[in-house]
Amino acid sequence: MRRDVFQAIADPTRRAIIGLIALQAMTPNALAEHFDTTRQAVSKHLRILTECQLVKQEQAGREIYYHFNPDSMKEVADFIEPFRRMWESKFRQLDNVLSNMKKSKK
Amino acid sequence: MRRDVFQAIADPTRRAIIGLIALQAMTPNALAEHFDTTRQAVSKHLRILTECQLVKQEQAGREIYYHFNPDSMKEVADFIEPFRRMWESKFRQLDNVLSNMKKSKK
DNA sequence: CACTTGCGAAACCGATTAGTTGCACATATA
DNA sequence: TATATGTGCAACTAATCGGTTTCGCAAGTG
Repeated sequence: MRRDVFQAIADPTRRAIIGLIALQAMTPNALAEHFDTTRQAVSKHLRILTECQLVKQEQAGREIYYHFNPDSMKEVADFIEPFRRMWESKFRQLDNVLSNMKKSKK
Repeated sequence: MRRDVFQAIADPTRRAIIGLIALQAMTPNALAEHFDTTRQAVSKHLRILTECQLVKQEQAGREIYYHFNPDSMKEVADFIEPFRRMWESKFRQLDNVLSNMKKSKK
């Protein structure tokens, strides 16, 4: 199933999972200890993260290590990029000047 | 009401609205023409975007112009930033080397 | 072999979501 | 003033979400 990355990172628990896994690959059980939920709930989050390829599995016996895969995060970065310069202060100030000019023209 | 930015940008229609508004401030009616939904549906999206301050209103008579406010987008940028270098190829290659070293050690 | 451990899948549940229709209200306009 | 226009809000609905409990199964372990 194809899943939207933006929807995947909308959930705070999933963002926390990403934060943990990015540091070190972990099993579902190890992950679940960091949250106040069942292992099955974490497993469902991991499935969603896997579906949009933010995470990949590495089987090791009966354990499954989940690795973070940053590639899919590019999509989010690409979305934000056009807005980046807008919040950098020097440009913001220019924006304000233009905005005020437009208002006084009305 | 306080609203999560990540949840706000999870919806593709809202991302499209942001894309349009970022180019030029628009009224709900003008926005609705770009989508296959009712004006009221767009209005609800605008309310959610306003609640997390991704958008601000400018009253002009009976019309309301919605402006894009990039500041809240910083939160998303901050979340992504730690992962940025991970997908830049030179670092990826180093990661792969380390990953293979770890595997052969097992 | 019996037993434990690690995991995903299925079924269920309350809450939330994105959409609709219908309405009320303020602002322009004839 | 009567009418048209631009808007937000409320009520409703089908679908989805995030969680739980229960189960089945494969992989280790005594």
